[in-house]
Amino acid sequence: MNESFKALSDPTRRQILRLLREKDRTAGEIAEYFDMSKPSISHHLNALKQAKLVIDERQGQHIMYSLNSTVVQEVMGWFLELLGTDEDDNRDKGRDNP
Amino acid sequence: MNESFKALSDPTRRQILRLLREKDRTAGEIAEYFDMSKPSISHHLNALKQAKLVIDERQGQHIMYSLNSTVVQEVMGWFLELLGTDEDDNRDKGRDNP
DNA sequence: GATATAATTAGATGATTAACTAAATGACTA
DNA sequence: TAGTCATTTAGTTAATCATCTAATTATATC
Repeated sequence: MNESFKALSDPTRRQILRLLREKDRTAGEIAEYFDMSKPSISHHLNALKQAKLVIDERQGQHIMYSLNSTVVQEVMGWFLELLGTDEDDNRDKGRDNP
Repeated sequence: MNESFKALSDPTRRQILRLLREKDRTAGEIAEYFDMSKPSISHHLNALKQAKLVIDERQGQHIMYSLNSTVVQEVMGWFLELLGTDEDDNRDKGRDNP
């Protein structure tokens, strides 16, 4: 979970996620959208992959990246909790402060 | 928005948000929950404040911190967009899977 | 005013990170 | 198998970041 948030903290990586939301793309296609070297994009893709926010699959010469909606949903679950939109509301019943 | 994600990328800061979700707390109260110097906590609180994720208000000698749900919701909006749970769905007519 | 408490700001340091170039790997095609 | 395209890995560098201690600001009380 920490890795997910770390991955999301970079604007380039968030832009990559938005690109992948439209459709699956290869590393090369993704790199075209940025004014940055391909190795740098590869590094960002790896960060997203470590965080399980994207899935990669080799297709012959290319490597296809796609969004992993499951994990995105998990991260969103954290936010929902933060807003009290969850079962979470009965957790501070017996709670007293230190 | 970038600042919000940066702020969320640190586990200490996310923990602080969870503490504030329960109730408003002073900087000192928050610091008690962590094995970390008060200046460090102050630094984290400032990051959250810059990101507008929390609001601070002086109450006499203390400074009270509280969660800014509005901005948390904005960030969540970003996620919803990413999952296509939004009005966003008429933007990519030619998509192939549901 | 003097002093105590709450919290922040300043300045320093070690760790992490994002970016680059150059080199390596993997896979297709002649 | 040589050549080429796609992508990643290695190694480096500069910037950012989390943390600390020490000093400062702000408020309350005596």
